[in-house]
Amino acid sequence: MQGKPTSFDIAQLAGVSQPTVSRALRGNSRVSEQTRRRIEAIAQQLNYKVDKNASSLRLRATNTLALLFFEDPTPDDSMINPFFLSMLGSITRTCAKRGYDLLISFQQLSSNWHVDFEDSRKADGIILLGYGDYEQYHSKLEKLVEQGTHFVRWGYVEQGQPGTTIGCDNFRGGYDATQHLIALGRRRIAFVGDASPHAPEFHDRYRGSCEAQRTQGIIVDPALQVTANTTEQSGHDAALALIASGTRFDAIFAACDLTAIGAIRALQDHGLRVPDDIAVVGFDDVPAASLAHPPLTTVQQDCRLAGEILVDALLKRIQNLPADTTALPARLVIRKSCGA
Amino acid sequence: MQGKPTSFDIAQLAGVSQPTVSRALRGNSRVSEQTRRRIEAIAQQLNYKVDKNASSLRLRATNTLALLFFEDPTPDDSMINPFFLSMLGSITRTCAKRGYDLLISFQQLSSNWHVDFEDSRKADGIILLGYGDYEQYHSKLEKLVEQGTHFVRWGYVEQGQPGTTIGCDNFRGGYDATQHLIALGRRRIAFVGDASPHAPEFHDRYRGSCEAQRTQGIIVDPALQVTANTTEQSGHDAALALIASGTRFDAIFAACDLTAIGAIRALQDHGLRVPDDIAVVGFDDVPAASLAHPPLTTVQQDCRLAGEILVDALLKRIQNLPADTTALPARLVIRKSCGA
DNA sequence: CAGAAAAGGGCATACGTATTCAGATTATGC
DNA sequence: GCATAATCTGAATACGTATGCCCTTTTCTG
Repeated sequence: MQGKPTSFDIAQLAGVSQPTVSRALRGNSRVSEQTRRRIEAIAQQLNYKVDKNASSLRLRATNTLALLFFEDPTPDDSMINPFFLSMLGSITRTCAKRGYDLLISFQQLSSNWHVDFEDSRKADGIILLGYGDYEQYHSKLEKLVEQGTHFVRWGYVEQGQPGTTIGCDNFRGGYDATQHLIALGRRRIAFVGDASPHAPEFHDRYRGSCEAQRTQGIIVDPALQVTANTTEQSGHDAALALIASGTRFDAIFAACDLTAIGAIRALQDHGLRVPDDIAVVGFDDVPAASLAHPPLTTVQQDCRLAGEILVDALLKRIQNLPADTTALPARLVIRKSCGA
Repeated sequence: MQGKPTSFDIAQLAGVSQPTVSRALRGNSRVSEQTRRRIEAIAQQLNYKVDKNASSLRLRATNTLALLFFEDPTPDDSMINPFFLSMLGSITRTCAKRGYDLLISFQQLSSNWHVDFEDSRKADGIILLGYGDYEQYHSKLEKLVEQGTHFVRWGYVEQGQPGTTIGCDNFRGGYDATQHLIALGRRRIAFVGDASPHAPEFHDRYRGSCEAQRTQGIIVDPALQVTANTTEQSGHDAALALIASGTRFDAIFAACDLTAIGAIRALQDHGLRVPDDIAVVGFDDVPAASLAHPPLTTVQQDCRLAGEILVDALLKRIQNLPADTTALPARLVIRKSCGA
C-alpha cells in the first residue's frame, strides 16, 4: 500500500472484505460490534479517510452546499457588503454544525451560475445571496425550479415566488425607522436608496417609510427620494445631490448602513450636524454602524438567525420537504444619531 | 436517459464512444475538430456537465482549494476579524480566476483540521488563515508537511518554518507606525496587544515599535505594554486598564484596528481627546478604520495582493513547484487620528 | 431436535470519467 | 504502388465506495 490507504487496505489488515469496512464505518447494523471496533481501530491507526469523491459518486450526494454571492454593479474587487459578510459567518457555522461543507463563489448576476453547481454535482444545493436587478434574477430562479435544482434565496419576500426565499420584513423595517424619525419631530424625511421596483427589498423599505408618513398625515414629497446604491460612496454622493437640490429636509432614511454612513459624512462635510440638524437612520446594523460617528440608529436584520434558517431551509428542500418562504422581523436599534 | 445526462448519453447521440466525448470536451488533440464541434454542440444542448465527483475520482484532483479559518479565543459566533474577511474576498476571486472552487471552513485551532481536507480528497490544498497560539499551530504544520499535504499559511513570516508562509512585514509596520508617532512629538507610546512570543505577528509589531523608540533614544517602559486580543471589547478594556494604572502616556499603538477602535472609545469616554491628548495608530486598515472617529491612522496590509499571492503560492505547491515564504510590505496610512 | 429466523459477511456490481493500448483509416514518401 | 507514418477512434479498465443479493453460521422456537 502506497499513497493514501483505501478501504481495501483496511479490509486486508482487518481480515475482512472491503464492503464490510464500508458498512462498519457507515454504521450499518449488519456488521458485528466486535468487527466494527477492530475496523475502526485500524482505520484510525492508518489515518484512513473515506474518499469523498468516490463516496459522493456512489451516493449521488456531496454533503456540500454552495453559497453564491452576486455582485451586480461592483466590478471593484475589494468591497463586499459587510451585511453579507456577517451572513456568511453564520451560514458557514451552521453548515459546519449540520455536517455539511460549504463551497463559496462570487458570481456576476449575468453569468451562468444557475446551470453550474448542481449540474456538475459539486453541491447538493445552493444558497443565493446578493442584490441585483430583480427582473434578471427572477427568470433564472424559474429556470432553477424547472431544473429541479435545490436552492434557497435571501432577499425580497413574496409568496408565490419560485423556490424558497428567506428575507426580512423590509416594509415593516422602513415603517418603524420612519415612525421613529417622526416621533422625534421630523417631518421632511429623505429616502436615500434605490426606490425602484427593480430593487424590491429597497422598494419595500421605501414603501414602508411612505406608509408611516401617510399614517401621520405627512405628504410624501417625491423630491426627497434620492437614488443611491449600497456603497458608502454612493450615499455620500446622493446626500450631496440632495443638499445641492435645495430641497429642505431634516432627516434621512438610508436604504442601508453603508449608504447612511456615506451620507453622514457628506452632511458633516457641509457643516450640518447629525443628528441635531439632520437625523439619520440606516438599515442592516452592520458592525460599522455602531462605530460610526455618531453611532447610527438602524434597522437590524438578524444575520445569525437568517443564516441558520437559510441553511436549514435548504437542507429541507434537499430532502424534498417543504420549506416556507419566510420574512424575519426587522428590529429598530436606536443609537445616538437620531437625537436624544 | 433520465436524470442528468452522462458522457454515454452524449456519445450515443453523437454516434461516437464515451471516451471520445471525454477527450473532445477536455480538449485532447486526438479527436478531430469536426467531431469535437459536434460533441460540444450536443453537450451544450443537453446541458451536460462533467460530473465533478467522477472526474475527481479518476483524475485524483479536485480543482478545489480549502480555506481554513482559525478562531482560537472566540467562541462568540458573530465576530470574524474584518481583516480576514477582506482577505477572503480576494482569495475567493483569485480562486475563481484560476478556475478553482473554494471550500471554506471555520475551525478551532485545537481540532483535527490537519488530517481532514486533503485526506478525504475534498481539496487539492489548503490555505490557513487566523491567529492562534503559535506553539499549537507549529506542531500541526509539521504534521502537514510530513503528510505531504499541500498548504500555505498567512501569518508570521520566518525562514525555515514548515511549509510556505505569506505574511506582512510586521516588524517594519510596527517600526513605521511608532516612528510616525515619535515624529509627531509623542514620547510615551503604549502598546495595546499581545506582545508575547505566542502571538508572533503581534510580537513582531511590538518589537518593531520598541526598535523605533530605541533608535530615537526613548527608553521603552514595560508598564506601557497592555495585553489585549484582537477584539474591540478587548481594546476598550485594555485602554481602561491603562488609564486606571495611572501610567502617563500620550500615544497608543494598537496591534490591530479593532483593538484601536475599542481603545479610542475608552479614551473618549474618559474625556481624553484623540488625537490631541492621545494619538492612536492601528494595524490592518480594515474598512472600519476610515469610518472611525477620528479616522484611524493605521498600517495597511494589502489584502488583495495577499489573497492572490496565497492562492498562487498554493497552486505552485500543488504542482510541486517551489513557493517561497514571503513578507509583503506594510504601508503606513496616515489619517487624522494622529494629529495634524 | 427440526425448522425457521436472524445475524454476519462476501461477491458482484454500479456510480461516471479519463487514459492506455490497440485497431482502423487516411495521408505521405519513394 | 507499397510501406510507413500520421491521424482518429473504440475496447477495456481503473479510480474508491456502497449496496443488493446470496450464502453460511448461529440462535431461537415450539
